[in-house]
Amino acid sequence: MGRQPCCDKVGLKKGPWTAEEDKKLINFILTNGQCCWRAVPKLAGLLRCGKSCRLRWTNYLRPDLKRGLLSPHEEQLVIDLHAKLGNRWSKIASHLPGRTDNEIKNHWNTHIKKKLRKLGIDPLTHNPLSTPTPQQPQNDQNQVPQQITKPPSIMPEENDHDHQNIEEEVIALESSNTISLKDMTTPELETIDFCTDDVPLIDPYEILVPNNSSTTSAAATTSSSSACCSSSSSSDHSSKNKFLDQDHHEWQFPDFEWPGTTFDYYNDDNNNMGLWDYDLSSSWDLIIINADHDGDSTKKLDIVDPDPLINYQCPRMVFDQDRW
DNA sequence: AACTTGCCCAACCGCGCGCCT
DNA sequence: GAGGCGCGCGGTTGGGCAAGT
Repeated sequence: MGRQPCCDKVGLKKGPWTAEEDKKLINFILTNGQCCWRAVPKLAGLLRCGKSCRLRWTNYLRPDLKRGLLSPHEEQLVIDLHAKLGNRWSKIASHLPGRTDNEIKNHWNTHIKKKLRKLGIDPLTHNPLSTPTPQQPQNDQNQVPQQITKPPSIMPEENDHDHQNIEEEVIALESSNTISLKDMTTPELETIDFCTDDVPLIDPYEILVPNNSSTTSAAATTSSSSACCSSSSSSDHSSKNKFLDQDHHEWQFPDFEWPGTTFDYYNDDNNNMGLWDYDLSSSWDLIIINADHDGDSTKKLDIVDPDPLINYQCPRMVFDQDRW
């Protein structure tokens, strides 16, 4: 249809985002839940295209993002899902809470591909590497690979039983709807071995909200009753929304409650977060429990000066980079 | 110390899809 | 049905950094 590239406009900035731009974008999202990406740069005072803003938010600024390398189990999950779905990174990402399609795609290209090749497995087809025959041409890049009986494993200790667990995990992921924060700490889920060495498990009462510790449990209660981001693994429960500051103090970021009934990471058809249908400021104030000075944990904090909000609500951004 | 190479990942680009008029 | 528009997705790029020479 011959569309003009959205960033063709003269004067639009490209390249790495600055702290100032991040701040503007976050401020805008905090105070304007209802908007469209195209309007964001204009309204937020950014010299970026809407696409760039969306990308920045979804891939980097979103508060529910997990950082760091994928755990071996996450990698295995990616491999299993790739065997089923092919290069549908967004679909794969929807099965890994806190991970973005970009992140998974990058990880696949830089790590997993090599690992599989080392193991003699074709990362495209998930079949053993062999020279292509005329009858058996190499799969097209976009072609969904044939489902093979047993997707390759990169887990050195994995046996059939382990693999079955992964399969069950995927099925569970796909069928699960919501798991409350309370559910996340059930012993059953704790037994799932899912990079627990990376992040220790926490109980709801341990959820940290910066500042006022007396209201922390109230925050946890609030979030556990309303938190709805489903998760299939113990590490997800424990590491998601948890951040370390420069002094290695842990900061916990409670889950969002997304619009509609409940937000479901694992529903393939519902994996966009419906961000713009939702007033973020109304959910973020769950975090700002420390605004409560008279025991009312549900009291809301007026959003007057967004800077302190950012400092509280986006600890990852605050501490993830020196510039914050 | 200077240079080269390779790796990683944030960001960009172009296309396809769905919705609307 | 055609065309315009916005958004999301997947592929690619390029800059920064670390390791190697």
